[in-house]
Amino acid sequence: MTEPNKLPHRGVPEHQPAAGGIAARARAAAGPQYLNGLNPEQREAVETLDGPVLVLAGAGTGKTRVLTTRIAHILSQSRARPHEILSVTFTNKAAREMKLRLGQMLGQAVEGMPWLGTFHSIGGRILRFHAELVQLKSNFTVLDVDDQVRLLKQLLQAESIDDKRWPARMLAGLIDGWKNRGLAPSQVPSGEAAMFGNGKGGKLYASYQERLKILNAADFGDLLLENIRLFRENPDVLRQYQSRFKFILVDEYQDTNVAQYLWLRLLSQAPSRPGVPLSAIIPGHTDTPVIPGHAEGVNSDVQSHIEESRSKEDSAPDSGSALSAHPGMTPSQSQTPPKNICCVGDDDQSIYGWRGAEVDNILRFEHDFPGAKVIRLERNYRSTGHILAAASHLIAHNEGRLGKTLRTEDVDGEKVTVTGSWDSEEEARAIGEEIEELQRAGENLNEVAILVRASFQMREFEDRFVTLGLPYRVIGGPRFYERAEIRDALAYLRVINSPADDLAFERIVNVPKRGLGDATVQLLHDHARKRRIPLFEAARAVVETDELKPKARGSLRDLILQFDRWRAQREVTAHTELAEIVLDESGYTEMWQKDRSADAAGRLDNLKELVRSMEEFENLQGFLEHISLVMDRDGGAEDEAVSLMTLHSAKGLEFDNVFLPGWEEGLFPSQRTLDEQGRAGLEEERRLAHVGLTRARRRAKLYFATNRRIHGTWSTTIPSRFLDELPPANVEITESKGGSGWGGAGGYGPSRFDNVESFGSSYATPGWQRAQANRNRGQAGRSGQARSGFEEGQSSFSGSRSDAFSGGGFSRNKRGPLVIEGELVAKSTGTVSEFSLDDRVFHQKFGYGHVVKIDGNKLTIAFEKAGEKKVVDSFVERV
DNA sequence: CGAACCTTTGAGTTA
DNA sequence: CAAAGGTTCG
Repeated sequence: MTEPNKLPHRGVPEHQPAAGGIAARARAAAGPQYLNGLNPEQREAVETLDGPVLVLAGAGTGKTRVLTTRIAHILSQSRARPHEILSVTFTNKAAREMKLRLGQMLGQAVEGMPWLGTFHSIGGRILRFHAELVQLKSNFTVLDVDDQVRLLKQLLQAESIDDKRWPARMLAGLIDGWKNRGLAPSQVPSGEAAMFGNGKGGKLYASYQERLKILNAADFGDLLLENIRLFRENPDVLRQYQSRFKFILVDEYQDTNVAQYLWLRLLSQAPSRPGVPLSAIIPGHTDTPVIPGHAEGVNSDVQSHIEESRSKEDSAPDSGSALSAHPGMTPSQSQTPPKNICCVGDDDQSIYGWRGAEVDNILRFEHDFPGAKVIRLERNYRSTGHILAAASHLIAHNEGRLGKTLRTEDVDGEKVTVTGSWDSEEEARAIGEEIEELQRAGENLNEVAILVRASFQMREFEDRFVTLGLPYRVIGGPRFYERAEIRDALAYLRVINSPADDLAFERIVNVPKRGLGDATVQLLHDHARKRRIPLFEAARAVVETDELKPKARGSLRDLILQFDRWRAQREVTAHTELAEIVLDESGYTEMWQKDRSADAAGRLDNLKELVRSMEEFENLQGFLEHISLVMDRDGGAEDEAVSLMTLHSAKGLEFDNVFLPGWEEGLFPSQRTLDEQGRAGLEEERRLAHVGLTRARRRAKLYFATNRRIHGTWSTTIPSRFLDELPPANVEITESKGGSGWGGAGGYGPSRFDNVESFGSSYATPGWQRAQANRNRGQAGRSGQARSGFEEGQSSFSGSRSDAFSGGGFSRNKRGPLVIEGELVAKSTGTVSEFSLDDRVFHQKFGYGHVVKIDGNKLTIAFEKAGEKKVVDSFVERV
């Protein structure tokens, strides 16, 4: 890992190498030149350096510019050095963009901003520095969803919970939700914890966390949650970061969840004096777990850990001492808490509620950070008048918002268009034609985007564009590192890097096929669990015995030998080369070469790309640490092409021409969101619509289809209520170019929009009523459930979710002995009894026999029926 | 053990 | 309709 804190010099403290260079250059190049061109509000947001600042930046008001300029300003004023600024974003894309712009502004690449990154990457980095304090090693693995689910499945099995009724994915979702809310296993409200697996939810969460420690692994949520625990349990460590970060900047603040909020809260306090209970600085946030006074009770055990970690830190020196000598620097100690935190966000663009984001965080900012300065950016520099008016009018239907009025000095431009088509196919055809028309008119295809609500909508466009020969690219989609071949390849490397990585081992043990199927893996598991050793070691032991059939035994032994060889080669071979060797010798590459399916070639390309991307890292270890956090899909965006993506992934982007298909009840707003989150869900969908519209600079075109295929069957749909909510003056209703169309204007009339003041009256819109009528046909049962969830609104847990859990009427506790069984299992794994010669034993497969030879945990047994066999001790019991 | 075939279920957005 | 899971047969 790089050493962010390393001060580059001794002598002249200020204007020198890397770190000083940026500041100096900014000063020289700038002479507040970088402030030119900012409007007064933007300028205020940049120049208000002291104290908490909330910048409410509507769409297209220059948010990123403010953030980057602010950093440049801090540096040029010598208020902090690059490594003393914590700047967090949500996506790698946003982080990259900021680095890029900062580089342009300061005239060089920003090497010295080690703490500019996503919440997860920064959290992960801090965690690696102090891993041992949270029972991890610094080379811990970040699990992907697959690994997570696989692990949970095992736990469910161990608890004898039917994974049909209680799917592992569901549990993964629950745990994720808890982590997003900053809840450790002990802090989950017991009611919630009990809802899964006949009351075992909480227990499962706890044992999941335990397993993660054993596997030396963390999931995405842990990158923050464990960070918070680290800070709470180790005030010294927290203090160290509090004094390091002189300035904190947060992008997209409206998307922060409780965990991220807590994390920011902890870091944004001025370094507390030792002995001050941390609970004093953590306000009672909704859902915030009560923090017991951890700080006072630091025991000597922990204390010594702290000493250890400190001495480690010293080798990568902390800024502390050098810093106070830095002229012109405000001594951090004299600042009153909370310190210089600047959050930028837009409550109207909060679209990640389902992921745990709390719009509340932004709405409560002034309360959380007393004395905060709130600056509104309301001048929109992006969209034309009509588009902006439509977007503003639409979002005005939301109640829970801080309220901003976006203005533009741009011309009115073209009206927003609404087009109805017969079905989704025709919709795609119509959009295709319009895009070709734009192209003929000289528009650049890079300035054309299609934004859909759900990814399954994309397919129709892809089909259409392929037949038209229209170049397009899909943005977002499955990320590079999520693809099976990449994860397989990474799993090989993970096993090489850390033999104890059971999840990785399990993933590739039979990929490509080696004749090591479920039976073998199960055997390894049994042994590993009984002996409390990693699978790989278990394999090593089992191979020495006759437990497996010769065929399986042979190929397992080969596999182990291969790994041993690769590990040895690691010392003398470049990591990229090693990767190639591994992929080749394991037969993995060959497996895809033989594969004749359409995407095999692409997968091979991806593997090449993976190896190429390894070059950027110094060694295998460094590569593996970062890969899961950093890798994006290939950026290759050279050629002119239409962009196709979901509304969610469009946030932060802009295009001259934006096509918004699928504005139908049930799809957009999504019925499921409405069912699950009621009114709050509807408002979030509306914000999504607002995001969609405000992506457009010059043309925004909306579409709805009357018929759409859902679950493979065609069903009739109703225009979205959001269409009713648009201001008629800025909207033009057009005929579908596809011809056979829908009359459109007949059922759908924008003239009705003005009776939709509040949510309640939205029920009165024609769209809603029609949707209701529509829903009754076909699926009567569902509609009832939908309604009730909808009306109950906010209370997400008592409402729809409990339905999901209790659905099917299975509240009965099955079989009492389960618990006992669990204890028994736990006990039997505890102590491993040694055998003596001549002990009479029983083996599941071979029957009765007696011990004739002992070699560590390998026994040779003369079986009465099966003859003499070598077995592992954990598979026999004394009788 | 694995390939081929059959059944069932399900399609929402993501670091 | 498609993918994922389950079952059967070689």
